[in-house]
Amino acid sequence: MARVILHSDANSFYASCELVYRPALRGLPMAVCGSTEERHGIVLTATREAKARGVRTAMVNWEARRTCPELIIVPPDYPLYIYFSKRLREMYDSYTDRVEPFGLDECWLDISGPTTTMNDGVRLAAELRRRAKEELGITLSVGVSWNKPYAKLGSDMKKPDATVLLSRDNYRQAVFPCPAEDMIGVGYRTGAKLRSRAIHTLGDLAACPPEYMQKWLGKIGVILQRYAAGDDTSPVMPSGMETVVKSVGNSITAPKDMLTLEDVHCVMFIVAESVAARLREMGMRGRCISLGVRSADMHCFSAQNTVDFNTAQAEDIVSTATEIFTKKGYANILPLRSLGVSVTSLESDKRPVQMDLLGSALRREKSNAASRAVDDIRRRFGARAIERGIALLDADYNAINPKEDHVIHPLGFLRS
DNA sequence: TCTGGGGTCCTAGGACCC
DNA sequence: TCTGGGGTCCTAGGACCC
Repeated sequence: MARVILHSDANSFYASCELVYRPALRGLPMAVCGSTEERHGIVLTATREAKARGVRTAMVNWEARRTCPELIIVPPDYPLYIYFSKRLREMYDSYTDRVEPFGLDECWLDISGPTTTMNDGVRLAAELRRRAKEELGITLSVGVSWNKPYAKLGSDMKKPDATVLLSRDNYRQAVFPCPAEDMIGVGYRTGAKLRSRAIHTLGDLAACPPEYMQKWLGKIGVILQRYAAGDDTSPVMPSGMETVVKSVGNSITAPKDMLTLEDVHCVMFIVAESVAARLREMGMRGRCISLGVRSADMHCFSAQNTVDFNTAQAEDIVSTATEIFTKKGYANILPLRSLGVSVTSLESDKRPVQMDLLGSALRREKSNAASRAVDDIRRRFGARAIERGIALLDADYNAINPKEDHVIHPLGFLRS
C-alpha cells in the first residue's frame, strides 16, 4: 500500500478572489495594489523568494498608506472567499473522499491505494492545477509526498502554479538543506530555540535524537524531529469528518481606546452579542467564558471562569466577563486598546438541560427564546434593525460589527 | 501614528477527590 | 491521624497555524 499525499495551496487566494493586495498578509483589510508594486517596493505575496531576497513583506496599513498615499483600502469579502474555497473543495472531493482542509485555501488529499504511485500524485497535481486555472482562474501550488508535513512543505517550496515532489529518493537533497523554520510547527520562537543549539536546517533537526528532543522541548520536540525526518503517519481526515469546533470567540481592537468602565462595558456587550449569536447559529452553548484584554501599551492579559450552566446568551457572557474584569483588577490597566471574549467547553444545544429548584434554568430557556427572536429579526431586516440601548451610547463603538466584519465562518459550513 | 482576528494544542501548577 | 499516589478538572500562559 503506497501512501501518496498531496497538499494543495491556492496561491494568493484572497488576492485571486479580488485582485487586491493584502498588506502584511496577516488578515488585515486589503488594499488594491495596481501598479504600486514596483514603484514602492511592496510585494504581492510573502513568497520564499521574496523572503530570501530580504524584501519587506510585512507592512501594516498606516505604513502602507504612508509609503503609497494613493493606495485604496478595500475591505475583505468573506462570502467570496467562501465561494472559491467551496468550489476548490468540490473539485478535490471529486478525486478522493479523503480531503482535509487547512484554513480556507489549503487542503491535504490522500490518494493512497494498492497500486498508486508517486507519479499518480504528480499527474493529479497537474490536473488540479489545470482545472483550478481554467475553471476558477486560480493557481495552485501542490506538494506531493508520502506524508503530510512533507506534502505541505512541498506546496510551500515553489509558488505560484507549481508541483513539487518530495519522494523517498530525493527528500534528503530537497528537504534537509531547508531552514528548520520551513517546517510546519516551527514558528518564530521555536526557530530561535533550535538555532540556539546549532539546529539550523531540517537535516539538523531530523538528525536529533528523539530522547534529546523530548527532554528539551517535550512532546512537540519529538513531533518536530519526526516531521523533519519524514517520519509521520498521521491520517488525512475523511471528508465530512471535520473536527468539532471547540471554542467560539470574537475580539476587537476598538476604533478608539477604551478609557472608562462604561466604554469597556459597551464594547464587551457588542463583542459578547456577536459570540452569543454565532453560538446560537451553530447550535452550541458553553460554560467556560474567557476575557482577554490588551492595554494601550500593548500588554495582554486573559483569564477565564467556568460557570455551572451552559449558555449562548450575551447577558451571561457579559456578566461573567465583568466578574473576571473586576476580580483581576483590569480597571488598573485602563485605557484598553483591545478586548475579546470567547466561550469554550461547548456542547450541543440539543442536549437536555437539567432543571433546578430556583428556576434559573427555566429563565435561561425563556431568555434564549427571546434571543432567537432577535436573531430572526436581524436576519430578516439587518443587523441594525434591533439594537441594545448600551450600544447606542457611543457611535464609534456602535459602528463595530464583529459578526459581519471579522468572522470567517468555520470550514464545516462549506459542506452545507 | 500605529502595531489583526479566529482558532488549536500543549504545559505546568494547583485543587480536589478517592 | 497522617502520608502518598493517581486521576480529573481548572487555570493562565505560550506557541503555532491561516
